[in-house]
Amino acid sequence: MKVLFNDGTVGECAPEEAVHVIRHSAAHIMAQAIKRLYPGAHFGYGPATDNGFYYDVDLPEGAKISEDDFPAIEAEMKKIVKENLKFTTFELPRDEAKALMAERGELYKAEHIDDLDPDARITFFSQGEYIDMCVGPHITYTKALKAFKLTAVSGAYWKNDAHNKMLTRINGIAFPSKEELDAHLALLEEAKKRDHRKIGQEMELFMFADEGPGFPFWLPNGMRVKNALMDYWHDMQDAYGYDEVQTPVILSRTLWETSGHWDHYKDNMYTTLIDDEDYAVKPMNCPGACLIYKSRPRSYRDLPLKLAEAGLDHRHEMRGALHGLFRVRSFTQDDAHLFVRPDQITEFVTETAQLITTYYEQFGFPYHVELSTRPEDSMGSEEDWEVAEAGLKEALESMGVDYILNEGDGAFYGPKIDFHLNDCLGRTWQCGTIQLDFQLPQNFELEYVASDGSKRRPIMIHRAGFGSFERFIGMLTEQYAGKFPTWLAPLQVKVLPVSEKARAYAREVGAALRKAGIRVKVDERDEKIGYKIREARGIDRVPYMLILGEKEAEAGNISVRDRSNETVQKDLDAFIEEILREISLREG
RNA sequence: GCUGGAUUAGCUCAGUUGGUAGAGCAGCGGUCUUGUAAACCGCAGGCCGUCGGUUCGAGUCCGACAUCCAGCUCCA
Repeated sequence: MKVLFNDGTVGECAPEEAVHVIRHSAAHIMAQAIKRLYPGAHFGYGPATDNGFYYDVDLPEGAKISEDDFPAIEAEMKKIVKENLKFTTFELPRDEAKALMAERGELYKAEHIDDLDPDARITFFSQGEYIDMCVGPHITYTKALKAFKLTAVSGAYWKNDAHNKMLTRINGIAFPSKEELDAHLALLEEAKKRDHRKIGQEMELFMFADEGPGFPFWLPNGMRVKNALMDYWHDMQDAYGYDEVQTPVILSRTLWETSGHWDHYKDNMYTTLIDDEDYAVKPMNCPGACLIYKSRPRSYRDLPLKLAEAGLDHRHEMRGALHGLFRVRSFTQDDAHLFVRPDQITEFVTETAQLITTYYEQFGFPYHVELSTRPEDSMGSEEDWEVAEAGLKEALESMGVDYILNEGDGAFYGPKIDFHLNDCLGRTWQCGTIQLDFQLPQNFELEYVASDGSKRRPIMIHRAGFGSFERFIGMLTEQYAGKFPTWLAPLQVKVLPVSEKARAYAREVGAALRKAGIRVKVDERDEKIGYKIREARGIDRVPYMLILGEKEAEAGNISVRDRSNETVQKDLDAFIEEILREISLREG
């Protein structure tokens, strides 16, 4: 495809780049259409995104755009495409560029010029009457925009800063062809079926009530999944040599003052009075772990001390941020705190990162990693930070893990590695985290006796792999579309008698499975076998159905139908042995 | 918290210009005794999210609040 670069030349670009150019140009054409329909509108940023584009618009006083207005905007965009306007480009010196934008009322664009590199060329693209400050490249004629659709309207702060004015963000999708657009829409529809909130309701995994927004209720089926995951977690903590602890959910104000949370995190903490003293429900488990560390003298020989805790935390998240199981106000972190000597940082960050990536491999999650380094306003010595950052980097590099470097984005108390997973619609959620902490050991005056008898300060490594059981089970639900591997499935086998005549035999088989420790249910209803299968497949999403009729009862065997919908005759004992092996190996 | 939208039966949704609510599935009761993705008949089920306002009259119009959805901000 031919594209127009900002030096005025026209050239070919690679197909994968072309899609991006089309999407970015769609943003310009949408802005032009909006400007025609709402002459007082002005614009913020309008980039291409993964599947489309958006533009942030400052609408004239009193005007608003809702989804009802999309048809009119799309129609105007189509008109612009039909007009087949030519894209042109020009460059202006900084002052003139600013003057041009100011003159056109584009104050956000003018402001943006101040943020640009002083040596940067300021270039513009225009099609018809519309002019936009932009580095391009763009399509050469508006007719190259063949398939697009506006999808959503929302608010977004100028420069993503909550102190700034909120603009109206209009999102669209765009593809090189109508077929690709339709395919994408179909894919989206499919993806929505995996949504853990929908599946969670269908499978009765969890629920929410108006009486407790953001506080999940685990229903019997969800509890089964949670317990199975918890068993896996316990096994992994044992395998990695952690000691498991549990710290209290409510602790006194003095503790949170020592940790610094009372001053810095108070808006997110639930507080209560006990005997007229202030207490807080823990939003994190670290201060409790510090008290355990401090409960007796520690030697350098004791380190690392690795304390794991399935810690029940409560945080007053803003209600607009709540999102199914992904963002709740009450959750159980798969937390751990490692108290280490400075010379142990690399070794145990590596071990921790290995543990976390083992989880993701177990479930087949793609993930990406971010490393955040020292921010401007931080505590701890230059030397500590260097050692800590080097330790994190070394750990990632020794494992061959690719990562995004977020310079200056670490916590004030230490650098961190975050692991992010994608949900069914491609939104990313932080699950795993490894954070080094200089602050809490200092605040709590943690010490160990070194080999020379001197008192030294340990470094604390906070880590979580699932992030929280809630978030992770949400992820697992979407990953498997509810079809959990047998070891995690709330219901592992459903026994379906073909008719009343096979009921006794079905009960017998069900009892044998239950005795073997398998999660089983016998569907004794007077329904046709097709009906029972439909429900077992579509709602229960059960790994194995045993279809038992008079044939099986007479032969003393079973018909097993698995998720591939193949049915085979088996001996019950052989099946029990197979499924128990599958469960114990945690396959799938 | 912010911007926009939604809220009708357990679930998924209809409900015309304002005239006191409907369907399918699920549930319950019957009939059928069932062989691999929905048998048939009947019954019951609603403070139309909550509160207030406009109106002779509100599921419908207006306002506040609550919850949910998309996004922003923030975060596991």
